[in-house]
Amino acid sequence: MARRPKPKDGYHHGNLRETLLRAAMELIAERGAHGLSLRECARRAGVSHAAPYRHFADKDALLYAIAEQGFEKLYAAGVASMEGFEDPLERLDAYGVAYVRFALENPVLLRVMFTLQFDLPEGAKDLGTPAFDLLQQATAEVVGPDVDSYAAAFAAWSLPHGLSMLVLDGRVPAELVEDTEAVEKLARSVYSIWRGPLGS
Amino acid sequence: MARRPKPKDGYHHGNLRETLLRAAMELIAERGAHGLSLRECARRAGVSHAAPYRHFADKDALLYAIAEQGFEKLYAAGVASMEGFEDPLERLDAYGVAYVRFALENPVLLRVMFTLQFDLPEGAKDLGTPAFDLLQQATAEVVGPDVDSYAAAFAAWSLPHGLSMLVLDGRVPAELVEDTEAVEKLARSVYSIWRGPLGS
DNA sequence: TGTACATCAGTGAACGCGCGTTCACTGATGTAC
DNA sequence: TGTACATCAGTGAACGCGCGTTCACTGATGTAC
Repeated sequence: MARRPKPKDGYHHGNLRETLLRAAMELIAERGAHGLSLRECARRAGVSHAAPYRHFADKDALLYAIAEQGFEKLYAAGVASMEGFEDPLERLDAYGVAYVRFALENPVLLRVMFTLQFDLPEGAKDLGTPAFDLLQQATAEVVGPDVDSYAAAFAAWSLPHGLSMLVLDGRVPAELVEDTEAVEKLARSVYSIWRGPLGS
Repeated sequence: MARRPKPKDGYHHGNLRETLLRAAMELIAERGAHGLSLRECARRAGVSHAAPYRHFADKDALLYAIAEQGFEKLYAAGVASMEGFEDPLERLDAYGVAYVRFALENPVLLRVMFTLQFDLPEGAKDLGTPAFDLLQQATAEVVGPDVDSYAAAFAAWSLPHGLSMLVLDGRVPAELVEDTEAVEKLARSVYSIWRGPLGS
């Protein structure tokens, strides 16, 4: 079978941009956020160290591109998580559980999206807006029109975000987080504790 | 008035260790966690770049010392915050509000304590234990003996930790966080939303 | 189909830089007698 | 009080390193005729 190069494979390398993004995420996963270097990305992509500059203006531009992917994926995960639920409370909790699962499955994305500070390319808008709007809307349907949904959204955001960060930073015992199932269970239990004994 | 050097001022520099720690925190505050370098710390302390090695085995040892200070301060803030409250719920919320205030006032400490990953010196124990125990105890008094206080403590931790991280990462609008008073108000509102409309 | 040209992804050398860490040293401070 | 010695905080040169970025280039691919 002759290999017919796909159109996307285009020029010399074929999809170097995507390869570099993946290499960058790998690198961050291995060495932490500090460990990222364009030269090492290029090395892993099997390309000279100057090649990345054909695809990214500089290091920060690469980070921005990762964050962009991350927020898109998070938004999609949020939308998907709520599908099929009618009850506002169930929808909100489903979003929260999906958020924590997303964090476990995409630790590098979360790091780049939130923790890492880098210069935005000019004219860049806030990447997190769609996901936040989705959360705010879901929150509004729970708290009703008498509560400021903006403030309530930050409250609703804090819980899954905090749990996610604790998981990412290794503050939650490994056995509670060993796989997707375990972390979902943990997240559900956190929600039910806040809906019960802690929410009084 | 003759300056009588305090005993602590000891040798040549006088308290170089503390000076280096403060310089390191300054540096991280200015340049982010990446920006820390022992050489720059030494420069700021007005000392040769090899001098820090008289006080810290390596860079990670300096970070560990910062984290140590951070967890001690957080524990102290937690204890202080609950003083004078009898009601378990009030005590727990006071801890949470103090946690968020601590984050606003000591962003660098929180970063080093949680986000930054570095090699621990040999024989190091988990620095966060006392603060977690305090939280777990406060949580247990709220949820009672029928709920696993360990799981409940993670739930109780997630909320203030998440809000803190969102604040630190610039995800909360600046006007909600412009000073200690504002962030305390925000934290209280987050708690009351979870105790009310969100906690259903 | 064939040729001339334009485009532009990837190359490799070079720049200047700051870093962590080691080492033999110096000189101020502390201590034993 | 004075002297000899030990300690050890801070020095300055040196090591080897990887980094981000620039630049003139090359050569494969795409396109106009």
